[in-house]
Amino acid sequence: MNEEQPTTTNPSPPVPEPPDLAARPARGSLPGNGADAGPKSERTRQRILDAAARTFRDKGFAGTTLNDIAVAARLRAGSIYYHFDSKERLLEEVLDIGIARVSAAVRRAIEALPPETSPADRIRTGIEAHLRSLLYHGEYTSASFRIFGQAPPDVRTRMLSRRRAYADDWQRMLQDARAAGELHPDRDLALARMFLFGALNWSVEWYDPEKGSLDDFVREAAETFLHGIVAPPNEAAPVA
Amino acid sequence: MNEEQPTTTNPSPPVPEPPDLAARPARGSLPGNGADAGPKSERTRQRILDAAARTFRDKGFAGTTLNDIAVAARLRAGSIYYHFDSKERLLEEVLDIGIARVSAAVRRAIEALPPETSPADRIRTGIEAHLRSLLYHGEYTSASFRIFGQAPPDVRTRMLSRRRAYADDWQRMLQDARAAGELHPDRDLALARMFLFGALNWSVEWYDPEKGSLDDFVREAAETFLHGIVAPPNEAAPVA
DNA sequence: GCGGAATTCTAGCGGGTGTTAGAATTTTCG
DNA sequence: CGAAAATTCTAACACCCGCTAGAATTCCGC
Repeated sequence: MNEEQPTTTNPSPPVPEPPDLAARPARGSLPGNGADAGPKSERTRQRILDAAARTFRDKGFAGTTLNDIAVAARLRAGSIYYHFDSKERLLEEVLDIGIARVSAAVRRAIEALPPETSPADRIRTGIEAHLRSLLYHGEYTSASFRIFGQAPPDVRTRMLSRRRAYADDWQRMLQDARAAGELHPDRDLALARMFLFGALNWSVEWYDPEKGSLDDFVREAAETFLHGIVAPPNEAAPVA
Repeated sequence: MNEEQPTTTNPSPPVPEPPDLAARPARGSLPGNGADAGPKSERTRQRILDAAARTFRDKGFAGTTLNDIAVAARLRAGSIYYHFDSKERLLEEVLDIGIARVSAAVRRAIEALPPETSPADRIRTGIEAHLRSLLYHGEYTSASFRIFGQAPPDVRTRMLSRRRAYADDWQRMLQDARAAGELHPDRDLALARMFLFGALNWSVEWYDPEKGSLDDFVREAAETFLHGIVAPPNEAAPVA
């Protein structure tokens, strides 16, 4: 009945256009200078992306105007279309860069550990790396996690595989730790992972770098997730 | 210059109009029936609020059109203005109802406990109540937590006191538990509270009631937060 | 059923949206 | 320098936004 037809913003899509994001070969075939893929106006592209990430994060997707982005990137709104096909595609690329960076940061941090590191310590390191990449100069990362829920459905579904891959990395870490007997056998690890994501990503909404060092913060986060808040039963009770 | 003047939606506010939300005495003075405050078209008001909560939650604030809400509430967009002063005020009321409900649910659940209940068990009960009110028919509650970050600045600041009051309730519970020696003395309770909120509220984005009972879910959430995921050192290791 | 109040609708205003075509400008390089 | 390509801007389009005035309708006690 009143089924909330999604008010499709697309009255007549003239071309199906396979959404191929990874391949972005060039705009006009660049001249023969070769090697580093046209440093020409690639910097403008970056400026637009940076501005988009910041503005999307601050005002949300629907709340952001192409003119907002243009002003922040120091050009006119129409010029954005020379570098990006649409506002949606711009969002898509920002989101993509965001998860890619967090994912890479975590992977890098864990691979840098000595091989004999225990699975629980790997988790601790992963938590700290995730938080760092979110909170320290994390325009793309924080944007990616803050506005993912506001993305149009097709963008969201296209983005889901990347996010799932990152989630799987974590799932594997957790399972490894359990297999090593380091985790409580009763915990539901899929649930625990979602709780962890929620707790960590929410920090972009409230974390204040002036209220304490980032190092202390990420350490405390990992500790809280791993051991909870309840006092261990075998230590001496601090009061009474 | 390009200072990003916030595009004030108010080009010329004709009346200062103190934003007094709690007092909403009536539209036209209702006839002499007195007691229950005009059940007349109060139901229409409710229908609009319900529609707004759902739509705001699903599409965000800027992403929601007054027409979206009107369609969901089965009337025309202009008619909304008979019941609400503006889109912002509509949002404000939805957010307000949301926190009020969660807050009331948690308070009620804890007051129903036997007085000898330990502080840690109070926390457990609070977590479960918070989650329940969020996930079970929680159009307002989930909307409130999902789109608070998208609210215009003045709405946000006006809403902050209520949210702070709720946060203080939790802070008190946590401090009581620590004073009773039930919490780990090293944990930063303010941080822990934020992590808790993040973990719980994020569940509205992914929780699927078909994948397991709500009872199990809320129990597991409380357990994870209280004790973490790491196996307790003094229990027998399950493997090896 | 009448009359006046309560509620809803219609039609539109002013403005801002994403997007595009084409002109104007800048860059690049022989 | 000069021409061709790359990049940006201008101006507009079609549309939708929040919001309002006033007409049309519904409600409800008499």
